[in-house]
Amino acid sequence: MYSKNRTIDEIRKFNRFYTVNMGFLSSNYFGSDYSIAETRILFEIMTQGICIQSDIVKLLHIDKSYLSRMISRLCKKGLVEKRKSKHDKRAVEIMLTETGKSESEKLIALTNRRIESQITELSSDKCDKLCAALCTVMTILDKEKD
Amino acid sequence: MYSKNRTIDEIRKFNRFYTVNMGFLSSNYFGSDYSIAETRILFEIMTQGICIQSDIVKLLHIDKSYLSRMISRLCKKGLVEKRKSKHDKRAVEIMLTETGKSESEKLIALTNRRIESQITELSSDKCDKLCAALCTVMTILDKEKD
DNA sequence: ATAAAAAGTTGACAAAATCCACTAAATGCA
DNA sequence: TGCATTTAGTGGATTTTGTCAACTTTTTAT
Repeated sequence: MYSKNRTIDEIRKFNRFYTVNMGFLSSNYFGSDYSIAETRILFEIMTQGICIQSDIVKLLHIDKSYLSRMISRLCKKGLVEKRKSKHDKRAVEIMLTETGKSESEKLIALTNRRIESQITELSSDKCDKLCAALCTVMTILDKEKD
Repeated sequence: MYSKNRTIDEIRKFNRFYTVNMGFLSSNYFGSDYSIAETRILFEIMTQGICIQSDIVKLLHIDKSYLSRMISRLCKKGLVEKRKSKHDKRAVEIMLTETGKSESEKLIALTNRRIESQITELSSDKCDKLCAALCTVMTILDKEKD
């Protein structure tokens, strides 16, 4: 089918463009003290509020042992707190500490500045078009919609 | 400025969506024997034909020593061939071997199937909209345009 | 002519990620 | 109710990935 193949090519082209453009290939998340994965984990915990590790595993599709270690590390750094779940004694509830919250905020601010520097010269018209396009992509590709 | 901040938020949201959706976070490029980086390198050499390492470094923004080792590895696997450049005696020309070409083709076919499985249920109308949106994003964000 | 820059290689590491086996608790089901 | 299966998490061992700096050789620029 023609449009399918064209779409696949377009997605591959986009992936190539986007991984380089956003710097996902060289993965030191630009100067910040946190890796992409750490950043994502912090962000997810922040938006979830209180959650358990397997929530994050499902959300981010990462290895559970990897996450376990990551969480321990974030605990040691004082950004995350663990406690036994009452409902499920296997599970460990995790949440951000106050330090964790403020660090996450800083981290977000940092990425914001980085992104801002990539779009400084865009007119507000182009910004609107970009937002609309990104939104379209997400809506069309989102699996968990219905 | 309002539209800038909204745009930044939208890009961040998109990044979160896209890294998970495309599986860039758990980086074993889905069953294939090659990592994302290797895949990208093979693809670039294929599209460049004959090139030198620093071309790839510039294209993908990766560390030159990392690439150097990567290339050596791909040579050992028989996918890439090196030879001294005539014009520039510092440089090493690199190109795909026949095996390298066919492996790259297979690799592309594999990613294509993976992507296809993500868009099977899309109508051709949605495909068109998706392509247009991706294209818009690239056009607006592309730095090396002018 | 000579200093600076560019291409690539190598060593030494550090960080990231995976695989596997294991414990303990919860769930399914017959 | 009892037993098998699944789920949540941990820790060991290892591999893969990526970084940094030092060094050689060649080219470029002034």
